[in-house]
Amino acid sequence: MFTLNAQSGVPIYRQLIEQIRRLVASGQLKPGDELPSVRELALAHAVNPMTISKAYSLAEAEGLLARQRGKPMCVAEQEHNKESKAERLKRLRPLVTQLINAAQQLNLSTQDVVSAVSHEMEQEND
Amino acid sequence: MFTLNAQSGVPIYRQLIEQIRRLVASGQLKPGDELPSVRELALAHAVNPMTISKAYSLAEAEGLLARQRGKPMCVAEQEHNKESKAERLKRLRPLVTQLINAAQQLNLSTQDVVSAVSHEMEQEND
Amino acid sequence: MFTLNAQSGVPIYRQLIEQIRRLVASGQLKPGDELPSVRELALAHAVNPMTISKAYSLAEAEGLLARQRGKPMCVAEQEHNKESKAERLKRLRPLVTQLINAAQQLNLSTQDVVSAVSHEMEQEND
Amino acid sequence: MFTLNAQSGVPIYRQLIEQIRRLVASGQLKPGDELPSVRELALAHAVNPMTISKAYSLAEAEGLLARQRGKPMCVAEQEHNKESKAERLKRLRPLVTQLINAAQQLNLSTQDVVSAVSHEMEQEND
DNA sequence: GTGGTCTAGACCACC
DNA sequence: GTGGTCTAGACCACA
Repeated sequence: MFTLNAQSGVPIYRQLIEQIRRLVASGQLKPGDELPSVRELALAHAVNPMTISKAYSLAEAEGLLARQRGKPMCVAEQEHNKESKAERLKRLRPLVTQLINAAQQLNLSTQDVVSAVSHEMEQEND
Repeated sequence: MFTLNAQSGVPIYRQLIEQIRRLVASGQLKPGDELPSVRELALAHAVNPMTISKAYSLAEAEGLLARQRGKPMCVAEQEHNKESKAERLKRLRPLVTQLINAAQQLNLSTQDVVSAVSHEMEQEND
Repeated sequence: MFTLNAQSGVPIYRQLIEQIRRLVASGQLKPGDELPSVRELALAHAVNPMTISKAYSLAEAEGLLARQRGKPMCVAEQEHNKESKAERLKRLRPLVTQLINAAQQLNLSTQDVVSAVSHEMEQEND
Repeated sequence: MFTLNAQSGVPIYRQLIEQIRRLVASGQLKPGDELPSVRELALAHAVNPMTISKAYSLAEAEGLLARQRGKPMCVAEQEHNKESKAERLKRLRPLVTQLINAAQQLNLSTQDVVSAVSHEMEQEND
């Protein structure tokens, strides 16, 4: 469900929040859906539970998640949880920009990048 | 020449090293080429000179750059500086993967991503 | 554990790295052994923590030390950490050469130097 | 005559001054003796002439050397230029201490060090 | 002018 | 508690 990378330099809890935002924005996490427990997620990704807990707490402060006593956290019931395609594309842009910057520094053409992306996506969809 | 983003979570000096690696790999920086001075780069990106200096030093430790006393650092004269297209595509992969993960979490299709990428690249090339 | 000399002209962080190399080479620091914390060492030697940190980071880049999140750095589990006596004598050579150069410039005889060295070592071993 | 090492971390001009001090202390440079010209020395050691010049100037300020218009610098005529053996041994001590510290960190015995030193000195004397 | 080293002190991420 | 990153600013070595 989540992809955490300890080497990337980006704090783990931020990676987690960002991914929760995306799943909520796309409707893959709907209001009321339960998230994995802190312990479960920590174990699965070999990460300290406090790190997961911090991400959940910040996501709660942001109005993304809601705490339910004695039960796992769930997606908050709120306005415009699910976003339009345009909004979701906007969320993707920073990553696109980053990719393109790298491609230019690597002297790769649009064609190279597009084929790398589409090829990789096909694989993932298997 | 370089794109530094203080918000990205990735340390600035690491962003810089990574971009130097790419420019060397693509031959856009050739052995002997001089890099911008520490102060110049620091000023241009509103960053502390030590941060730039740290990146340069680590790039030197890595064999990427060479120090010339009293002169700006330059690209090291060394083995396979310039890399094949395959190698450069390999360097791009982590970013592609990251993009695709995000796209899937945002429930965007291959077509959405590819068109976002190619559209953005066209703009950059203007 | 370490002998740092701010007056020697050799940067402190380099002195530290060199001494770590020696202790690892001789097996006095074994893989897994923890090093003093940055703050502790900085305090003990009246040096800025960043200076120690820089040494540790470079030693890590060199594969000598390993980082453990939230815990002190430790000696890396790696290839030929411990070195043969011949290798260790090779590490000593630059210092021997330096000493001998000085001795010759001071017009001191082999006997003078040898007795100075052995006398000093006896004292240290007390 | 001089041994300069650009890698050692110790500033070149300091290395030079220290070596002049030693040669004067041992009487290998006597009052009135001329030193190599700045240009000559700079060329021989592939060093910037200003660096040599700085060393000479500081040695002059220290009363070690004297400038003679239009001629190379020479050793100053002064009190106790030449030093007793005890004094010269004292100048050697820091290097001895440094060597011994390294030897202990390398887990080498007095015997190892002494034999390395005497062996090396024999070679030099050939 | 260049880069290098160090300091003092702030804030962050993770255990 | 650990190390990591960054800043602002000083001083040094070298061309």
